[in-house]
This record gives sequence, structure tokens and C-alpha cells, in this order.
Amino acid sequence: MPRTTNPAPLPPPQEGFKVACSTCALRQVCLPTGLPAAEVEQLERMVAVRRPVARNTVLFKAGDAFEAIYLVRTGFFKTAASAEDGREQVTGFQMAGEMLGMDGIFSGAHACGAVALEDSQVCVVPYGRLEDLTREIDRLRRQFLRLMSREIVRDQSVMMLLGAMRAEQRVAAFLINLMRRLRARGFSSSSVVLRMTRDEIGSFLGLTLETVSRTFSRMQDDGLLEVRAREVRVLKPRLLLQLVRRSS
Amino acid sequence: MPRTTNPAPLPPPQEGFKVACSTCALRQVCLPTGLPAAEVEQLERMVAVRRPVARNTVLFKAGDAFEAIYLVRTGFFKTAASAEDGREQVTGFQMAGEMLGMDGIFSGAHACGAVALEDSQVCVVPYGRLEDLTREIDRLRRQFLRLMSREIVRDQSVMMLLGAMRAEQRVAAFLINLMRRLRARGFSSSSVVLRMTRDEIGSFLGLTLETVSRTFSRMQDDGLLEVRAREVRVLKPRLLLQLVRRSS
DNA sequence: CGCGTCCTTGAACCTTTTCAATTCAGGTGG
DNA sequence: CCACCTGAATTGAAAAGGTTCAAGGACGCG
Repeated sequence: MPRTTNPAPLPPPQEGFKVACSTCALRQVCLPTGLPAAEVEQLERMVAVRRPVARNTVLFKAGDAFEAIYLVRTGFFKTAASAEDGREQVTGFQMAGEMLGMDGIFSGAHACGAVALEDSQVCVVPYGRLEDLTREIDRLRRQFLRLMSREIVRDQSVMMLLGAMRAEQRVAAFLINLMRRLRARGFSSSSVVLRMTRDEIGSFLGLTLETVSRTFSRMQDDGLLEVRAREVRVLKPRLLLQLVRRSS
Repeated sequence: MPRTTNPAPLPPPQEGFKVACSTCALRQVCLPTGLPAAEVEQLERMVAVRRPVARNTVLFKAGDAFEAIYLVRTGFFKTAASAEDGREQVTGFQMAGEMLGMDGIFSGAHACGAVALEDSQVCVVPYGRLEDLTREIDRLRRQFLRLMSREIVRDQSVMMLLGAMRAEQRVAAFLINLMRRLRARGFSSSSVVLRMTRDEIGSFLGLTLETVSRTFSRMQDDGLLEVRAREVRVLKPRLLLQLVRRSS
């Protein structure tokens, strides 16, 4: 029995939620970043709707026709690709202000699936209209390309993590990355509530859930962290950083 | 003593080489794919020059200012990122018709470096001009976004490889991917001359060079391959494919 | 309050790495 | 043209790091 409820009757677009980038707390992190007010308004008009996505429901799945880019407004997502043999690999976690679905542009069908890890909301940007608007608004086109490029850079740093780091380094890098992104959004810089299971962390890091758990435990024993189930407090961020940098 | 000659006096752009996408053998694989003749000509005029890149020389390195996108015209490249501790991880191999440098769009500086693995030529596309042209030519804009998206999809499949496969599967997947791309360019579908060392393959696959070598040897013993130094002949492509698919 | 899911921990096993010793290939200079 | 020399590749044996299998415990949700 899969933990995710199926593609399911997607909650219908709720027209009640009018999109208002101009007053959105995320406008400094999100797609409109750097756009002047007038252009933000144009963008707003295009972003059709905000859609709520309940915890453990699928926003899109691999193979779905690609129709829109999504921006996380609130909540937390994971994206995962599945190999031919059925195993799945988590390819990323997305939080508020981050973009989802760019993998679908290439072939017109999504290459990976996205699932909400907590009750979330996304802004839906129909791709056809976005494409049109990127012709008209230079800055938007540039910003969109920048975000695509950021995704590439990110993926490459994950490749580095998976290809050249040992378990302890991977976990440390994962935590540091998470904290950094949370801090950029104004959250506590020392305490996280993980939205994902050990299994999902492991899948993302190329480790088993047991190894993730053991690594957390060892880091706790070493006084680096305080781990209580999903809640992690970083006690010695400096040492955590050194773990990643050191080659040992 | 680095094997690569340094950023070095980059061979000066050779204006003698006039770029001619319209007659290029790669036009079905490259950036102009799908553009009508008139637009291909516009593109041609923009692509400043072709630049020769000698074996083991650096096309760009991490940290270099991002100024242009490169398209491999002939030859073979690797891209590699280096961790804080100095170790480097190969993030990809590029052959004729493939694009290089998209990682630089995000921050304005290249996030990884590119080195020619054999004497090569690239077409240099100044990014500023490309950006302008993507405003004017709808199809070019779409094509460019598609190629960026393809890069994301590719990176994700590498993440899958690194995160969820054992050595034998990784090597099999690597060979299959290589053969597929070569075949798409009209090369033999059963025989490859590898342009990279075992060490570079290993770095890309998250394995040591010894493991790569041993895996080749075992596959040879099993009658899957015939390996003679850099030359690999695939004897049983079917079985190779099954290796990747099977979960065992 | 109970059940299911998630997490932790232990022990044995296995894959891959590490270290070390040859062997091989290809390019250079005599 | 051959001998040499260097970087690359192969192979072996020991060690390490991670996985697998298994059992027990904690937490949260209904």
C-alpha cells in the first residue's frame, strides 16, 4: 500500500485564491525576483491559480503531460524518479519559493514525480503562457533561464555528493544545505523539523535508511547534533561544515 | 603535475573558420535543430567563431566569468567540478552537437570546468547575443529551453545511477548511454574507442578506477564485452541492457 | 488506547576501496 | 627501428564502509 494517495482527484483549482506576487512574502526568492512592479503584475495575471496540495498527494507524476511550472508557495515537496526496475530515487526536496517541473520542458512529459510532504500550496504557471511572457519581458526571460541554470548547478552538486562523499559527509552536506535554504527564508538557523522520512533522506543521499539513522546517532554522540525523531538541532555548525570540507 | 595544460594562451579565435550551421553535419542534433533556414542563418551570423581546443587544454574552468555557451563541433570533452577539499568529480562527457557551459548562466561564473579529451573544435555562442536572439526567434527560445531541460533530465538520470546502482550496473549504464549517443551520430553501434581514462570514468560513476577496470574485466570474462585498452566492443548488448534493468 | 509506521540498534555479510605490485601501451629520442 | 620511459591499466589481497536482515521501541494518528 503506497503511502501516497494517488494522482487522485486533484483538488480543483480554487479560483478563490487570487495570486498576488506583489504582496507575497516570497517575492525576493521566487520567480518574480528582480522584476519591477509593473512586470510583476503582468506575471501575476498569468499565474492562473494557487492550488492546495494535501500531504502525501501527487502534484504530478513521471509520464504526466507537462503543462505547467509550479512554484511552492507554502509547504514542502519531494521529487523522485523511478528506474526501470521499479526502485525510486529521490532527486530533490523543494521548499517555499522553489520551482518544480522544469524537467518536463524537454520532452513534454514529466521525467520525475512530485509529492507534497506536508500540506502545501503551489502557484501554477501554465507553461505556454510563461513562454509567451518570456518573449515580452526581457527580465523575466533572464530570470527564468537563471533558475533553470541554478537547477543544473544544484544537480551537479548533488552528483558530487553522491559520487565523491562518504556517508557522514553526505548527511552533513544535506543538513547544511537544508539549514542554508531555511535561513534564507527567515527560519531558525540551528533547528529543523525534517519533513521527510529517513528512507527518503537515504534515497536522496544514496544510502539506506539505517545508515542515515546511524549517522544521525553518531553525530549526536559526538555532540554535533541533537536529534529527536524529526527534529534536529545543530549544536556545532562549524564542525559540521568541516566534515564536508575535509577529505578524510 | 597536472595532465591538463593550463588555462593557457587560449588559441586565439580563428576568424578564418566561418561558422556555417546550414551545411553542418550536426544541424539535426545541435542547437539549430528544428529551425527553418532563414532562422538558422540568423543564428550563424551570431555564432562568432569556431575555436580549436587541443587535447588536454581547458575550454573554461570553474570560476571563470561566464561569457558564452559552447557547442561541440568535433571532438570530446569532460566537465568536472571540484569540491572544497580539492577532489574533483567528473560531471559529464560531451560529444559533437552537445552544449557546454549552461551552468554559468546562474551566477555569471562557471560552476564547473571543461577540458578537451581529444583535439576538438567548439562553436562559440556569446551569451548576451544568444539571449537577444531568443527574444526575436520564438523557436530558438523554445529549443534553447528544451536543451536546458534536457540537461536537467540527464543530470537526474546520473543521480539515479550514482544513488541506486551497483558498480556493474553503473558501468553498463555508462556504456549503453555512450553507445546510444554515438549511434545517434552515425557511428558504429557496437564498438567504441573510449576517450577518457579509467580514472575519469570512475570519477563520473562514483567508483575507483580499479573497480571500473575489474568490472570491464569481469564483463569480458562473461563474454559481454571485448576490451582492449581504450577500445570496447559490445558483444551482447541485450545482456548489457538487462544488467541495468534488473534490480539484483 | 491501540495500531501502523517510522526509527533505532545489533550482527553478519558483501561490495567496493585501499594499498601494492606488475604489466601494458604509446610516444620519444637515440 | 628499437629501446626506453612514463602514464595508464590490470590484478591481487586485506581492510573498511555500508548494506542487509532481524528485532525491539517510539511516536503519532485515528
